[in-house]
Amino acid sequence: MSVAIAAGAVCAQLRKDILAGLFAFGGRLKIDELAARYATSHMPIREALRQLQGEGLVTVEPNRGARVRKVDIEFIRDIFDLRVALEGMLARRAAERIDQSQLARLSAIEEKLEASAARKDFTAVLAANQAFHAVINEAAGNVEAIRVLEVHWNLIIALWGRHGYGPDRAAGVISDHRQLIVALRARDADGAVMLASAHAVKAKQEMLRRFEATAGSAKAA
Amino acid sequence: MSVAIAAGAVCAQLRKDILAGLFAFGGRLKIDELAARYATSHMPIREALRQLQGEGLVTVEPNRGARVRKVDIEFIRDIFDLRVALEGMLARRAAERIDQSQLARLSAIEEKLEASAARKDFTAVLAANQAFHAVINEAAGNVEAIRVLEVHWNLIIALWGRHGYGPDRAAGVISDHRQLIVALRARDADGAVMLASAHAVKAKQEMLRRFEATAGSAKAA
DNA sequence: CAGTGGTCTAGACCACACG
DNA sequence: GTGTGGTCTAGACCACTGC
Repeated sequence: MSVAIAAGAVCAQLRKDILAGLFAFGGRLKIDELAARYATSHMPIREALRQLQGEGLVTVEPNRGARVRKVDIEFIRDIFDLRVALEGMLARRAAERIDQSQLARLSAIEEKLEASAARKDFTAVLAANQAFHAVINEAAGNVEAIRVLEVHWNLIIALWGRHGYGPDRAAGVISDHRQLIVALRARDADGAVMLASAHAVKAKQEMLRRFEATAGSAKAA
Repeated sequence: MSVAIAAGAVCAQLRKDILAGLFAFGGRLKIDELAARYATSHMPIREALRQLQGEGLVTVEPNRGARVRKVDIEFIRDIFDLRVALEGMLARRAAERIDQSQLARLSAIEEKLEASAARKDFTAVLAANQAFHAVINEAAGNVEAIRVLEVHWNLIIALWGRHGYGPDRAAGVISDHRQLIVALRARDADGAVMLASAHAVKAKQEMLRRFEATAGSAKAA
């Protein structure tokens, strides 16, 4: 046996399943159903739901049950504004603290990202993109901000997956990244802030455009 | 009877008790103990702890139990940097959207704050300060950012309570607030960002100074 | 190889929605 | 009412710690 800590495992798996689109945004999360799916009893499920509620991925109404967070256009605007603010701040700290090894990793990841883009493997591009930002966050070293941002990053990746992440978007990302690396290497904090913020603003605009285009088909199921 | 939803009540009360200093930062949270204190059984306590974990106030190690989040100088720097970034962003959105009624409430709160400061009632000043920022957040209307900020605000207030919030700090707050109101009224978004950010940076510096001064007496118990 | 304390299961209880 | 489904209690089980 020894699955060890059912609640933690359920939480991780459920988070993954929600982001993978297995449960629709705004959709009901029934305890019995989840208990059957994850082969456990009620309480570990409840714990997982509570934790995800704390993270903001799930909403729970007393005596009414849990739902996956509803995603509408205001929510998207909100989390992207949040991302713009946080990534600017993280870029500043990264510029002040980044070391050679991190710069090297950043360049390596960027090369992989560009190769994947050339291959039109946009799932790989998304993954490399996340890795790129993870290195910057690591260099910034603000654990608390990263904790906050992580939840939203995962959501944003899920949204790109649902609404399409194509060549046009990838091209913009690549030039932004290259310039950001230059700024970080030069320890140009103000430049890094501007570049990172602009990068996030572009992502926001792009996402809003796509979400509006796909509007109506908000159900994922 | 009918306490209705033990888990939710426990969560709220425990949060309050932690922030009130009833449990030391970094201190152990034993389930049996909490169950006795809040007159309930294990599971509602566990749920509350999970939710607070999601919010970042509590850390849980599998099979090792829960602790109140450790507060050290890096953590303080981190959450204040986060606050600087978020309040700047919120101030921009507030400048773009604030209405007359909100501006009026802002001025009213500020008058109360100044009166309390004159009376040297610094608990009231802290409360009014929170109300002031609450109106700005409401005007900004970024629910997600506010959700994130709220947890940290509560922590920050708790820290001011522990490390002293005195006349010198209050004086700076007052002039900052007045200028911020002017910028918001004029819909000067860039100005509001600068003022709000600088305001938060000052708070950060002040808090770091006090925390370092009180260092060593990190235990609250 | 106990003791402490965290984790899970099973099942009863109860709130709310519907016919 | 009846049914669905959320919530809680009691107690067994099990992982780690220290004698």
